[in-house]
Order: sequence, then structure tokens, then C-alpha cells
Amino acid sequence: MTDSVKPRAARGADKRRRLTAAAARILHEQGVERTTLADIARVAEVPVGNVYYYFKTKDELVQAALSEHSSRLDDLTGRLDELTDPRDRLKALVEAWVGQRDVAARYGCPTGTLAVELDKRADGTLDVEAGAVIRRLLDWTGQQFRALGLPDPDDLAVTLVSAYQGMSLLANALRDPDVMTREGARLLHWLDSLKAPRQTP
Amino acid sequence: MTDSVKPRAARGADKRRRLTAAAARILHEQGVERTTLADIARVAEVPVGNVYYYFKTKDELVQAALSEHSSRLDDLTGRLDELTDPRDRLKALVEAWVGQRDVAARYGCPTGTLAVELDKRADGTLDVEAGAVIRRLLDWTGQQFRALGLPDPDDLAVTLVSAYQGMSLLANALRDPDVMTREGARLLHWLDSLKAPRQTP
Amino acid sequence: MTDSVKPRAARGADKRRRLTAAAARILHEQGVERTTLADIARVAEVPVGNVYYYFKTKDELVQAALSEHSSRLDDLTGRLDELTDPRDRLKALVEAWVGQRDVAARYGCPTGTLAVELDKRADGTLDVEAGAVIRRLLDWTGQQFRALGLPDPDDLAVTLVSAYQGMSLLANALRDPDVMTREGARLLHWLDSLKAPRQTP
Amino acid sequence: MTDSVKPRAARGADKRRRLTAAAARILHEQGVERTTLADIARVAEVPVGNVYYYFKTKDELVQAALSEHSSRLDDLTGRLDELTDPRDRLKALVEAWVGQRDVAARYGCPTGTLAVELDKRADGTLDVEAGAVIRRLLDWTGQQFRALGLPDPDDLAVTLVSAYQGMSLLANALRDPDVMTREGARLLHWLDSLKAPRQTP
DNA sequence: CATGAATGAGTCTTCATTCAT
DNA sequence: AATGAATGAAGACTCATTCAT
Repeated sequence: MTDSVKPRAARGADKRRRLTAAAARILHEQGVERTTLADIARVAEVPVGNVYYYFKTKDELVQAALSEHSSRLDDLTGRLDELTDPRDRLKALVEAWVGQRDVAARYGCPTGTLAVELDKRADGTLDVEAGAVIRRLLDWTGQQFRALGLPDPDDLAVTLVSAYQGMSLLANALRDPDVMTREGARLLHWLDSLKAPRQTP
Repeated sequence: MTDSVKPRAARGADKRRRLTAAAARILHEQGVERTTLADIARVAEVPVGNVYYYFKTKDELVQAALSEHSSRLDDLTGRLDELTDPRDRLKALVEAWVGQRDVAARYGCPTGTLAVELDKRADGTLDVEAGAVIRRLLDWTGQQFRALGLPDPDDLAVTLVSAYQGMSLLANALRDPDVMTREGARLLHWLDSLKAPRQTP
Repeated sequence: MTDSVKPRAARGADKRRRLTAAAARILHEQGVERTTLADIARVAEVPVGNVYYYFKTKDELVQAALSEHSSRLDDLTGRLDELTDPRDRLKALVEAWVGQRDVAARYGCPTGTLAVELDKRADGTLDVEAGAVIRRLLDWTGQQFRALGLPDPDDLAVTLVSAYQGMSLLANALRDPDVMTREGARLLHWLDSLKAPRQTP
Repeated sequence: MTDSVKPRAARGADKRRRLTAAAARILHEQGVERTTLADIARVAEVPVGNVYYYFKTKDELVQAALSEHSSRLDDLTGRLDELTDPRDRLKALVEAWVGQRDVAARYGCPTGTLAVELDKRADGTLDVEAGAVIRRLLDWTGQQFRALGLPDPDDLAVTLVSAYQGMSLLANALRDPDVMTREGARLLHWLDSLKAPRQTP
């Protein structure tokens, strides 16, 4: 017999998870400033007053949303790591971005738009965290370029991630997912064209 | 001797201009949602109540800031148009971007960050305007590529502007102006490498 | 040749008259509190800043509107006085009311609704004036009943004016001009039915 | 011994009731436009910010006040319904009005004056509700006349309610409660004089 | 006299955060 | 832990009135 009553701890963890997921989604869609705690609570189906048992301030929820996006990124790169060729990993990354084109055209890149909004703050706490998530992506990308034996792998990483942020922003501003498709194709082509210099024997 | 008392009309227009300039700057620095009318009024040295004589709503001020950025863009492209070679114009554009690297690292691209914030709104009025400013830049850029006789000039424009938005966002998120310098150099190189296909004789 | 330039005094008096007429109309339609000086100025086609040359405060404009309604009432009773039979005068008064049924259904009796609004004020200055206009109507009506040799003419006047205010209010609240028509018919019948007691010879 | 600590739900409902009662009273006394939310909150002894927990807008408070007046009217007619003779009910209604003469002389009929003020609004939402309350009174009154077998009972209802609104307005404008007394006496006499036509046997 | 512009007090409304139970 | 209710500090916006020219 399955008891519908969950153990306390489980219930608590569940609510926390629901709040985090709700925050990740709504903050992406509406932005930090236009989202109220009540919005997040409603989506998470948690009573407003209860939110404060899990997150002491609104900023902690923003932080949780950032972590959520960060761990989704980790999931993605984790899956990509299963591919043997670093070039294939990067190409699959680009394809994943293009796969998100409709969301990007509507709301932009979750981390990128969050970073933009948080960077406007005088208080520089959360903006650093947003930057850290992006840096994580840069690091992983740089490793792939390095594994390919390409020179200046970190610069290449900046170029690739920068292209992603740029095309997301444009797709969003123009409300046109095709921007993602076209730029994605160009990036794939670019990745294919990169050649490691001859190794001295 | 210059009389410090300005004619009436001049004073009114002057205030409007001051408010617009203040809005353009503060909205860029603090973002729309975190900026109060009082902030803008203070910077423009205009009493708060008086703001409404010039702009009926906060949104009108945002709109004015967008127009300001748009006309600054026009000024820039106007100056670039004096160069004879379209390629030189594009390279000078990139150099202008790099010249703004410190501002970009601190606050991002004015139009880009504004677009990101406005796109979060349910009410799609101002976000369209932000998109229009970006489209203006795309159009001008596309014309240069077209003048160079390059294929798919509009796609190239998207690539270039996208790169600009991406590098600004990354420079901002990482608080590192060097991103602008390095990506700028790459873009200059890329522009130089573009060759028009042979014309059939 | 007709000179379009009016003498100064005339122009001034004209503006004052336009402002008064505008106030009378707009205050009736929108109520005192929901009407701004700018509304009145716009309708009168007088620049806002100029209003204060003719009326030192908003209340003075309300006052002017009351006077306007009062003198329109005088005009009406003046015309009715030309009828020889006081009963005919009263019946013509009722017919005039019914003739205004569409305005009444939309905005109520100008003086009555103004009185209602002004009576809410703590400061009892203007409300007294509104009461005075109504009293003027009561006085004239009372005189007619007195001339008919009817007992308690002032009570009859209260009954008649009260009926007018009541039917205007109901017509307005129900947005139904027919209320005016039906009640008007009843009042005419009632006036006809009133008989003076036999005089002792 | 009565515990002064009330259960939660009771406290919430209590505040809502206090706010509604305060709104009903103050809006009647000061009018809608001259009453601030702070006024109502103060009378209800509720912190201003808390008002919005119960009523999302000022208009909702106006609406609540209207409902309050409506249900007070229902209470009254409910009590009158216990009288067996419809004529006695109507006479008792008139006596109830006269009993309120001092309030009427100071502030007018709550529903009537509210209707007058709300009818000035461009937005026709609340004015319809005010009309509905008056219609409720008309309906009940019409039923009594119908029960008496009188012809055109609805017209008679309009006449009676109209007389009530008219005498309230006059009493208010003239600041004279005696108007209510005298007109009330006349109405009682009128009600007594009404005879149902002979029924054909 | 005229008038565009200026002013600042006041009002509604929102919301993050806290509290009592 | 849980939660409905409470709180107060802003913020956008309005408008009668005044002022400078």
C-alpha cells in the first residue's frame, strides 16, 4: 500500500525544489524586478508565508534560480562529455542552443538575461554569481578547444559563448527564432573549419 | 558678455533635453525597474513634479532614452558614412565599440540591455521600440556588406551585431573590458578576410 | 470692413463668459471633483495659466457655474412669468423639465447634483450657495401656488421641486428618460387637480 | 469569562466587516472623491497597507459600501414584510425614512448621493451597481402596490421612491430635517388615499 | 494682461518582509 | 514547520496653484 503522506523531510525538500524550479522559470520569463514572491509562490503552489522557511529573502530565490540554471548546464555538458570527439561535443552544444530557439526568441538565454539584469545592481553580490555561471560554460568550452589542440582555446571559448549570447539577444529583441537557426549553422561551419596546427615531430 | 538668462523656449527645450540625457544615462546604468523618476529628476536637476510636464509617464521617459540611443547611433553611422570604403566603415564601427569597452564592461550595451529588460514585459510596446533600434543598426551594417558585394549581407550583419551584443554581455558579466578588445581584434581580422566572389567578366 | 480685433475689455469679458459656460457644462457632466481646471480651460479654449486672471481659485469657478445655473433658472422663470395663469406657469415649468429628460437621464439636474456633491464638503461655503439656487426655485414656485390661493403654498413648492429632484435622480440612476416623462405627466395631472378653497364672500 | 483572543478567521472577517462599515459611513458622509483610503483605514482602525489585503482597489471598497447599503435595505424590507398589510408596510417605510431625517439633512440618502457621484464617472461600472440598489427598492415597493391591487404599481413605486430621493436631496441642500417630516406626512396621507378600483364580481 | 512652465503636497497602489498562532 | 494576515516603506502619478517673463 502506497501511503500518500510523504515523510516530513521529503515534503520539505519537495517544496524547496518546486520553489526553485518555479523561480528559475518565472524569473527567466518575467525578469527579477517584475516578479513578485507571490508570483513564484503561486506557480510553486506554496503559500506565500511559507516561502520564508526555505528562502530568507527574495535574493536567495534568485540565487537558487541561478543554481538551477547552473546545474542544468552541468547536466547538459555532462551528457556532451559522453561524446568522444571534443569537436562533436561543441557542435552538439550549438545544436542544443538552436533546439532552444523558441524559448530564446521569447525570453532570451536564461543566464544571460539574468546576468544583464543583475549587473545593473549597485550591490554586487548576485551579479557575480550570474557571471560565475557563464564562466562555467566558458571553462567547459575552453577545455574542449584545448583538447582539440587549438591555440588560444580560451579566446575561442569567449568567441563561441559570445556568439551564443549575441544570437540569443538578437533573436529575443527581434522576436525571431530563425536568427538562432542561421547563426547556429554558421557556428557549426566555423567549428568544422578550425584546424589544429601541425605538431612538430 | 553672455547673458545667463535664456529665452523661455530654450529653457523648456533644455530641460527636456536634460531629462532625456539623464534618462538615457541612468536607465542604462541602473536598468528601467531599479530607476525611479526621482533618480532621473535628480540627475537632470529638475523637480520631480515638473517631470510630468515633459513626459506624461515613466514609459515615455524610457522611450525618450531609446530615441536618444537611437540618434546617437545615427550620429555614429553618419560619421562613418564619410569614409569611402564600406569595409573601413565597418572596421571603424568595431573600433568604436572597442573604444566603449569600459562602459560596456560596467553596464553593457545601452540598447542591448534595455532590450533585454523590456522584452520581459507582458505589454509589448516598448520592447518593439528597443528592437527597432537594433534593427536600425542591422540595416546600416547590412548595407555596408551589400556595398562590398558580399553574398547574404543581412546574415553577415546579424553575425556582426550579434558578436557585438555577445561580447558586450560577456564583458559586462565578467566585468572584463579585455573581452571587448580581444573579440574586437578578431572581428577586424574577420572583416579583412571577407572577399567578394569573382564577378563573371 | 469688420475689425476682428475686439476691444480689450470685451475680450476679457468674453473669456470670462466662456470659462463660466464651460465650467457650468463640464462640472455638471463630470462633477466637481473629477473635473480639473485644465478640463475647463480646454473646453473654454483658454490657456490654463490664464484662468487665474478671471478666477482666483477652482472654487470660484464652481461658484461661477452655480451662478450660471441660477441665472438660467431666472431666465426660465422670467419667461414663464409672461404667462398669466400661475397654474400654467407651473405646468410649463414641468414641461420644461420633461423637455430636458435626456440630459437629466445622463447627468441629472445640474443644480441638484452639484448640491449633492458640495454638501459632502466639510467647509460649508459653496454648499450654501447651491442650496440658495434651489431655494430660489422654491421661492418662485411657492409664489405661484400662493397666487393660486392654495393653502400651504411653500409646502406645495417643496413637494413639486422635491418631485423634480427625485425624478431627475431616478432617471439618472436608471439611465431612463422615460421616468421623467411619466412623472412629469403625473405632476401635470396633480397641478390640475389642485383647487383653491372657497373664499368667504 | 469571555476570551478576548479571537480565532484567526474571525479576526480576518471582522476587519473586513469593519472596513466595509467604515467605508459605508465615510463614503456617505464625505463622498467618494473626497475620501481617501487612509480615511477609511483610520476609521476602521486598520493600517493602510493592510486594506489591500481585503480590497484590491479603492473601487472595491466603494462596491463594498454599496453592498452594505443594499443589505441594510434588505434588512429593513425584511422587517417590513412581517407586517400583513402592504399599505402598512409602505407607511412604515415612509416612517423609517422620516426617522432618518437628521442624517438625511446632513448627508442625504446614502444610496442616492452615491448614485449621483458615481454617475459622473466616464467608466460605467459602479454607477450601474448604485442603480441596482435603487432598483431593488423600486422592486420591493412595486410589489406592495401590486399586492394592494392598484393599477400601474411600478409607476407608483417610481413616484414614491422618487419622492423619497427628492425630499432627501432637498432636506440635505437646505440642511433642514423638517422637509422630511412634512413631505413624509404628505406621503402617508397619499398612501392612505389610494384605493383599488372595484373588482367586477 | 498673457501664458508656458514650475512646484510640491497628496493619493492610490505594490510588495518584500515579518508576525502570531 | 506552516500560514493567513499584517506592516510600512516606497513609487508613479495628479493637480491646484504660483511664478517669471
